[in-house]
Amino acid sequence: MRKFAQDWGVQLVHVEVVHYLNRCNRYSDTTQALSEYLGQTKGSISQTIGFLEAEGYLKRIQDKTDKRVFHLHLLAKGRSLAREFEKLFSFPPNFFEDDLSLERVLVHLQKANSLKSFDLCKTCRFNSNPSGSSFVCGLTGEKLSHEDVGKICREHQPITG
Amino acid sequence: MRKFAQDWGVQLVHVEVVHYLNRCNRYSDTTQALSEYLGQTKGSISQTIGFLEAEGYLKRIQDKTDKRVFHLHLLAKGRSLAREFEKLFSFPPNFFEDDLSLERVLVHLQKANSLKSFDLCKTCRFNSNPSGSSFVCGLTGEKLSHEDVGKICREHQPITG
DNA sequence: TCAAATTAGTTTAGATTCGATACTAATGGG
DNA sequence: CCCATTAGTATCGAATCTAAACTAATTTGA
Repeated sequence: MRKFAQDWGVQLVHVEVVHYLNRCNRYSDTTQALSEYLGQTKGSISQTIGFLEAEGYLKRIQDKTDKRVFHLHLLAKGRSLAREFEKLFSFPPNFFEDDLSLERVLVHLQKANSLKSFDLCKTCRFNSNPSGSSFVCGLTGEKLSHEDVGKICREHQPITG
Repeated sequence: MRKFAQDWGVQLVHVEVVHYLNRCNRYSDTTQALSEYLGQTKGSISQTIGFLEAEGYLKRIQDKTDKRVFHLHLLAKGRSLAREFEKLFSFPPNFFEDDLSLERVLVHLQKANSLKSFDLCKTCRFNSNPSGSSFVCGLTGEKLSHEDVGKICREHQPITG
């Protein structure tokens, strides 16, 4: 992955940021969420975002209702990097199932994230499917598309709790 | 992995260095080898090593025959970090076999490493087993123990080539 | 309702990493 | 012995990173 970052003329952390933004939902595409996801301070992430914006990988878009929040939107260059990265470093959906080592990793990450799981929306206990055809988030009350529930959410909590 | 590094109060690169040193052989535990493995300049690695030495993770040991070379020897603190890391992030030996995605990753890494494979000694074309009981490296002419051939070597070249 | 607490994000300073380059020292080849 | 190569360090400038102080917007709660 370091070599991949080097090919693009960026640091490893930049690749991780872009890769994350390409997979997270609209509640999770902010500086604060990235700070929690990567375990780095907000200030550090803020500067990293500044670099990525200056290099044309993404742009900041102010939230319409909460003016403190800026959503980080990938531009073509950013999506291109993410696509290349995922082509090389992604695994098939069921690749990791039924393995004890992965279990250990996940348990540790869960602890390291202070019990934040940063997992897919569709596996979250707040996600309900009342009408049978559309999803709703129990936290925000918003309706969610099929594409929405396939993304990473910072508010994720496992169903079994 | 970033969270793990944070728990130890170090950067990700330090974890990678210690993890590598815990798995490489005596031809590969040097600043130069690390520079090639991580794809960073020698100067950068030199400073990183300086930090790890000051923090008590490792010590430099001058080579007896080639006085330019300094072997990087993990101390108790370094071995402890490596052990914890491997407990969390290692997979069973056969976990990755027979998968096309991994094939793509390896091919890319091979290219990114300028065709240096940094693989296990026992899978190297220079490794021979003339007596049937002990291994010999065709490059250095040295006898190798069973433990030796299970380590990473910077001079590694695949058997089929 | 309104002051206090919380949250999102930026800025700053100091330590560290990083790349590029120049440098010292040791080795090896002709 | 000269010269090229190799291992490693030193230095500079740019960038990352943490910690802390800061602004601004939102939420809390008495």
